[in-house]
Order: sequence, then structure tokens, then C-alpha cells
Amino acid sequence: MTDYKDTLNLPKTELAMKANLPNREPKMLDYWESIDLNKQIRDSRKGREKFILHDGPPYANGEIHIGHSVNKVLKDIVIKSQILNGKDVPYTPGWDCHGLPIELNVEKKIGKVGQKVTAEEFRDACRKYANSQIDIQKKDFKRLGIFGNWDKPYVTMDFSFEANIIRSLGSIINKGFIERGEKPVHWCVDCASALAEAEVEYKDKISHSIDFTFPIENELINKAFGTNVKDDCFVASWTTTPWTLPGNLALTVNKNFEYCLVEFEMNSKIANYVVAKDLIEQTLERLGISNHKIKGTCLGQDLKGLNAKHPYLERSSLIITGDHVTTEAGTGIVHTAPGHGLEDYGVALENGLEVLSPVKSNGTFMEEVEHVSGMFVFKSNEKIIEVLKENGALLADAQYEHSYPHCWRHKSPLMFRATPQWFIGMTNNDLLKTAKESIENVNWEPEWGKSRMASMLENRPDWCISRQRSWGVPIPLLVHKDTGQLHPETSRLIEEVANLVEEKGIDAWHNLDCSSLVNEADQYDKISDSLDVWFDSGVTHACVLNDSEMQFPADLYLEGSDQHRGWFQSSLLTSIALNDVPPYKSVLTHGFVVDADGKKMSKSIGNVISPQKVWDSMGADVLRSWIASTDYRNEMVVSDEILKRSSDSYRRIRNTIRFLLGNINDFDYESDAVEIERMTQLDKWMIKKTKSLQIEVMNDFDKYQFHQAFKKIHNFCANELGGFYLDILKDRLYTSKKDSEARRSCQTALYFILEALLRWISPVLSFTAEEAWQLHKPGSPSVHLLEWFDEWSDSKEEMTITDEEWNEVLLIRAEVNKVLEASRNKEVIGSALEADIDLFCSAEVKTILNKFSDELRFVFITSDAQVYDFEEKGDSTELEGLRVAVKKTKHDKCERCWHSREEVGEISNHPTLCERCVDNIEGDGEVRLFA
RNA sequence: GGGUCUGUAGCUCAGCUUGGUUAGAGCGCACCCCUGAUAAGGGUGAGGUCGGUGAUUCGAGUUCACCCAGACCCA
Repeated sequence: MTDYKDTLNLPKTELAMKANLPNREPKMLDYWESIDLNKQIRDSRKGREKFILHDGPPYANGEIHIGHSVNKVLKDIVIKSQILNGKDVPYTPGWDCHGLPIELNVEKKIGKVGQKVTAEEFRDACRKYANSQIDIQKKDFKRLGIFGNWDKPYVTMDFSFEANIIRSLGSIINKGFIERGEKPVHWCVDCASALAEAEVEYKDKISHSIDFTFPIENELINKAFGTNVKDDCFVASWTTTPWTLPGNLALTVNKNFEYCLVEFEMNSKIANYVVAKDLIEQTLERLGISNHKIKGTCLGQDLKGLNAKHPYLERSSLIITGDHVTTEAGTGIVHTAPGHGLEDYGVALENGLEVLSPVKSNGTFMEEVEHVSGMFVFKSNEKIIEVLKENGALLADAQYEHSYPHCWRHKSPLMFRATPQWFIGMTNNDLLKTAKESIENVNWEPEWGKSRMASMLENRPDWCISRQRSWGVPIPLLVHKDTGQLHPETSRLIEEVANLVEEKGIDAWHNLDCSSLVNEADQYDKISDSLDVWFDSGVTHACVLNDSEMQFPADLYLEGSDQHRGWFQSSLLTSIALNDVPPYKSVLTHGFVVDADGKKMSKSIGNVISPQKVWDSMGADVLRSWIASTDYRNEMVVSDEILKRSSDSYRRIRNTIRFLLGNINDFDYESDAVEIERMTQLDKWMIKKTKSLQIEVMNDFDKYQFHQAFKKIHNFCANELGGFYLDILKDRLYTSKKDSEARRSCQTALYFILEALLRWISPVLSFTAEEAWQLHKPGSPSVHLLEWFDEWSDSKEEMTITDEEWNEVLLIRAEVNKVLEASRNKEVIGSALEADIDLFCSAEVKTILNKFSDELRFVFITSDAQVYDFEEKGDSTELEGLRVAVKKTKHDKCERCWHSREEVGEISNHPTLCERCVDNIEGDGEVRLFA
């Protein structure tokens, strides 16, 4: 007996069902590396229109977390889809390298500057540390399958980059955006220097705790409180730093608090005092007062704008409001010295107050300060208290122990002292105004990015770009010791320093003897401040996009939504200052990764999912499909279950590819392809559907709607292919004559579909697309060199079966399936091939179904399908004009094709076969026109 | 507390701009079939009343107000 199974054309492929991505992907990376794929891609697009996605530099510290993965994979999908569009996409990833977190980590290892190491040694260690972190992160980014110029990333601590940061600063200075301002910082009188946040230690200290008063006119008070008091009125305040009183310019209240006018007797004098309602008890206790009367109450905002008088100086103290005022201690009215406190400084700026700082760098008061002229500030407390007493402004004086900042080196208490800092002025040359206007010309994705940006720019204070840090790009300026003016040759100085830095790094400035560069250097102070690291990253557009490979402005910036305040804004401001236009045409933002409950990921809660674990257990392509299937504009939820789902949908796509590959295994497109005019109707229709889907997919990629594209691709595999086309096709592929037109027709279609599909998935499932491509086109270097598939020819003739008719067939097929299922449940049939069906149709339906002639049964995958005029026979369906009767076949099953046909058993030399199988084995093969 | 957003089946997403038939899809799940895509494939089916309350309207997932929960950025 012949083994007819050998006469079948069964699928054959090396694409394993089990993906085994964790093992396979690293090998693919090696392959890509070995053929220098990134270079090949660039070469292949030489001279094409460019697409510039400018990378926001991650901070070079620590292993990448899932948020980094999301960010870089989204960028990678954009890049790969633009390559498919045929564009030249030079993507240079970057790293942000200066700044505090690295300093802190290096301090842990080798100690602080000035203790065990010199500043130069310290900076060198920072550089080495940052490099090691870049290596770690780079390895992981590559493992994710991110394509780009990994051999030459931009690194903000490269000497040339540091030099370009300085040059950018120089341009911004030349254009008049920089101004010097005063801002309070921690100041150590022993160091005679500002301290960085990290150099501050908090220790307990005993200070004075004084209650004191600001006189205020009765008229103002009566108006605010709606009272009519005649005795003297005062605003009560409290402080632990009496020495800051010479710097007092204001009193801050909380606009939402209730304040009372309290009458009591002090030093045998009856007077009225303003105190926050919730603090009356505490305050009176400090004062030792037992009797009081409340004369009136008002809200903090009612006090705003009133002028009190300084306790002992001939000037006023304005009442302002601020949210930092609490009811934890004091009187609820905060003595505000803008030069001596950060919060004081903040509210002072908001209210247009001067930043008064009457203290010199050695910690003594300036000569003009009354009562304490030339006195050391911490020694002046007693004197101030004495003066308060003399002026009748002191209510109480006590000892008070509290946590207080100290110098980490000298262990001495610190003060807040306003010191010169460098600012980019928001009103200079209408910087902020221009920035606000310019965001109208940027394409914000999602759209609300614009309003978010606008509201963040709204109350933007001047940008303080100076830091008192070791590991940062220096602000290479000389300031005249007496006048405070910049050196007249500043512009040249900066350029020369930049050239030195380009050669030797940032130490060049610290080691520089400025007299070698400019005249009269000895009359100038050499600024030792460094730049805010946000300035570093804020000028990456100037340092990276000016390269001849690149283009300014960038087509796209793509970062998390935290960057509206961060990088998007710092880049915008510097670019407006330097170029008058934003550095980007489009800004795309993604949300943050949260857990299944929508909570943010944190180590302490223990809900962190590590990307490393995901690619080690499931593969980078699974992680990538999660990213591609999630709407990144909102928070992105990830959990084990969700990743499992991603893995499931990945498998569906993979198996579809596997089926396609397996069934065109014996197909050579050059010699076997069937012209579109000669293809069966079904194959033509599927090619048409595939083409139209490709347009949608391309469009979704262009609109950055990756989750839509991915869903469509997945649904195509599951519905159009798995549930319909491929299922129907199995009969033709397996049983028809190997090189018959019937079989080659659908193989041509499968070939087109595979070619298209592998490109569609390549931006997302980059590894799998390549794996399949290599099996499909051995010898072709990479799927990632391709553009969208466009080789399917159009049929010139009308299709015999129209789209509308096919859609009707789909509906009919669904109804047939329901009836078949009912029969299956009644155990009439098992597989559909055990059934013969009769379709009772209205004239309209009949016209459609008759077009299929005797090929109709293949559409339903039944052994027989007959069309009759509509009659009340069989089962009713949801479609009007269609009833279906299912009966178990009376005929024998063909051993080869499994269809049960009348003639089986009647063909003498093949008694177990049907007629068409005999034709397929011995004859010319069956002809298929429709399905 | 403020700004910018989000909240539709177990999961991921459509629908909401331009209010109007039984709110859709895929996955998962259940059951069945197949054993020539087989740690695959096919079929059928059960799951939401649209975060909550109220308002506008003949009619609201879709408009408005408030509330709740969550995210980011501030305070």
C-alpha cells in the first residue's frame, strides 16, 4: 500500500516553535556586530532625507531600570520605522556625566575633596566612575536591541564636549543672557566659602529662641481685623537666629491661616499682638502670659501688603504670604531675611524684594550695619537682643536646642549667606516670552504637552546655573575684585579656556594661571563655581546637532513626562537664547512605569520589575512587545501577568511566521511566482487586504501609535490569517500538486505576506524578525536594511469576487461555523470535514456563493457544500436569507486529503483516494480559481 | 494645596472631538474539535453598564460640576 502521506507537501522550516530568546538574542547581537549592521544601515541611506531623534542623556549612574528600557525601546521603534521609511537616521545615544550623584558615590569610595584626595584626583575618580557606569548601561541598552552609534556616543564629560558646553555658555553670555545675582547658600566662615549640600552635616546646637515684635499702625490693624483698638499694635515673630535681624525685610504669613489680634499685658503695658490662631497658646506660654483677650480674627491673606516697622531700624517690613509658613513653631509670622534663608529668598523674589546680605565673607557685618558693624555674626546675637530690649521689642529670650547645619570639615555652625551666583535672566532679551511663543510651533505629542510646558514656563524664575561643586564644568569667569564687573576680555577668555579644556579637560581651568591669558588678572577673582548639570544637558543640541552628520533642529525629542520641567525646558531655554528657535520640531512624552495597582515602582515597596530579569527569562523581544502594546502616553502598567500576555501574543506572531516560512519552503519567488492576474480570487483578496493593512501600519508608526500598529499586526495574524486564510489554505498547500498553479498562487501570496509582515514587526520584534528573515533569505545581511515591502503588483482586472462579497462570505462563514459547532456538540460530527452542508439562500446570497462553483466547500472547510434556493430547512442563522443544514457525510474519507467524497473507493488503482487527489498525484493537478 | 494628565470586560486597548440601534477587538478563561503549524491549529461561549455622585438633555461611556483613586511636576 502506498504511503500517500509522502505525496503531501507539508510545511518544513527551521524556525523553532520554541523561541528560546534568552539564548538566541545574544547570538544575534554578535551577528549584527560582526557585519557592522549600524554602519551598513547608514551607508544604505546615504543622501536620503534625514530623521534626527536627539537622545536625552540618561545619568551615568547605576544599572538601567525598566523606565530606561521603555524610553530607549520607544526611541528604537521610531528609529527603525523611519529607516523603513527610507530615511537616513543617525542616532547618537548620550550620557549625562557630571553632578552630585556621581560625586556622592565617589566620596563613598575615596573620601571627600580636601580630606584624602585633592580636587584633581577626585575629578579623575569621578571620570573613571562615570565611565564604568556608561559601560554597564551601554551593555544593557545593546542587549535590548537598540540600534545606534554605540561606538561613538556623546558623553558630556568628554573633553571636547566639556569645551563645547563652555563655548555655549560663552555665546549665551555674549548675547547678554547672563546676570549675576545673590542667592543664599550654606556658608562656612572658617572655609570662607560656600558649601555644597553634600558638605553640610546636621548636628544639635543650642541657640537663642527669641520672641520679638514689629510695630504696626493701629489704623492698618483695625482695618484688617475689623476692630477698633486704641492700644499699641505689634506683629509678633520668633526666631532662633537673632543675628539675621539686620537683614529683615519682610514678615511672611500663610494666606490660609487664621490670625488673631491678641491683647495682653507685658512689662506693665497693655498692647495688641498679631499671632496665628493655632499658635496663641504656645506663644503665650513662652512669654509667661496667662491672661489675654482676642480682639479680632482675620485670614493671612487679609494681612498681605501691610507695612510693619522693623523692630529697631528706621525701615519698614512688608507683610507677604508664603506656603512655607507652618504652625509647628513660632508665631505663624515668619521673620524674613532674603539673604539668609532659601525660603526667605524664594518669597522675596516672588514679591520683588531686595536680597539684602549685609555680611562679609569672613562672617562679619558690613561697616554700615547699625549697632553690630564689623561684629562677627554669631557673636552679635547678644547685642541684637540687647538692642531689641532697649527698643521694647523683645518679648522673650530662651535657650533652644535644635538640629543645625555645620561644616563637615570644621564642624562649625554654618550660616545662610547670599552670595554671587550666575543666572540666565528670563526677561533678558525677552527670553521667556520668546520661549513661550515658540512652543506654539512645536508639535507636542500628546497635545497636552504644550499646556503642561506652558504652565511650567509661566512662573519660571531666573535660572541659577552656578553650583559650588567639584565635579562639573567650570564657569570660567573673572570678576573684578572691587567693581564686580566681568573682565573686559571675557569673550576671548572663554574661548581660550574652551580650547584648553578641549585638550586637557575641566582641570585646565582650575589649574590655569589667568595672567597668562588676560591683562590685570591679579585684580580679578577667578570664579570657582561649576555649571548646573541641567545646563550640560540643556546645550546638547548645540554640542551634538551641529555635527555635519546631524541637523538642527531635531525632528524629535522623546522622553518621560518629567522632562517638561527638566530637559525639554532646559533645552528650549538655551536654544532660544542661542538660536531663537526651539531645538526640536516634535516632542513626544511617555508616562512612567507603574505596578498592577497603578503604584509607582520603588525598591522599598518591592514592586520593581527588573528589565534584566525579563530579557534573561523571556527575551528582549517580549519586553519590547510589552512596550509596543502599551499606550505609553499614560502610566505604563507592568506585572508578571501582563508580561505573560505579551509573551502569548509574541508566540502567536512567531507561529504565524513559522507557518508562512514552512509553507514557502519549496517556493522560489524568481521561478515559481504566479502573476497576479492568474492567482485565485482568495489569494488576490488577501494580498489586497495585506496591502491595505500595511498602509494603516505605516501610518500608525508615523503617528507614533505603536500600540495600534502592534495590535493590528497581531489581530491580522490571529483573524485574517489564522482564523481564515491559512486555515482554508492548508488543503491547497498540502494536497494540491507541488508545482501546480493552484499551489504556487497561494505560495506567492504567502511570500508577499511574509515579506511585508517581517518588515512590520522589525521595529518591535527586532530579533525575531531577523531570525526569520535569515531563514527566509539566507545570505541577505539583515531585515533591518529594508524599506517597506512594495513589490506586490497590482491586478489590472476587476476581481471576480468583490470586497463586499468577500465580507459577506465572512459573515456567512461565521454562521456556518455556529451551525457546525452545534452539530459537533450533538456529536453529529467531529471535524468539519466530516460534514456536508446545504445552504438555503436568498437570491442575493446565492449569487455570491454560486460564484465559487464547486470550490465553495474549501471556504467552509467541509467535505461538501451545496447551494439551494431559500427554504425553511436546516437551522436558521443571524443572517436573513440564509439557513444551513449540516449532515454527516455518507461517503468514505479520502486517505490523503481527508475530504469525504462520493468517488472514494471507486478508483481502481487508488481505492482510498478521491478524484482530485488522484489528479494531484498522477495527473496535471487540480485547478483552483476561487479558493 | 497648585499645575498637567489618567481611570471602559481578569489583562492590553478601540469607542468619547461631531451625545442616539443589544458598548467592540485581541489575549486570558470555559467547553468542544483536530492531531498533516502539534509545548501548535480550528470552533463556540461566558465575562464590562463604561471609577463614584449629581446636573444638562427626550436620550450620556460620550457634555458639565463635584468627589474618589493613581501618575508626573511643583509647593
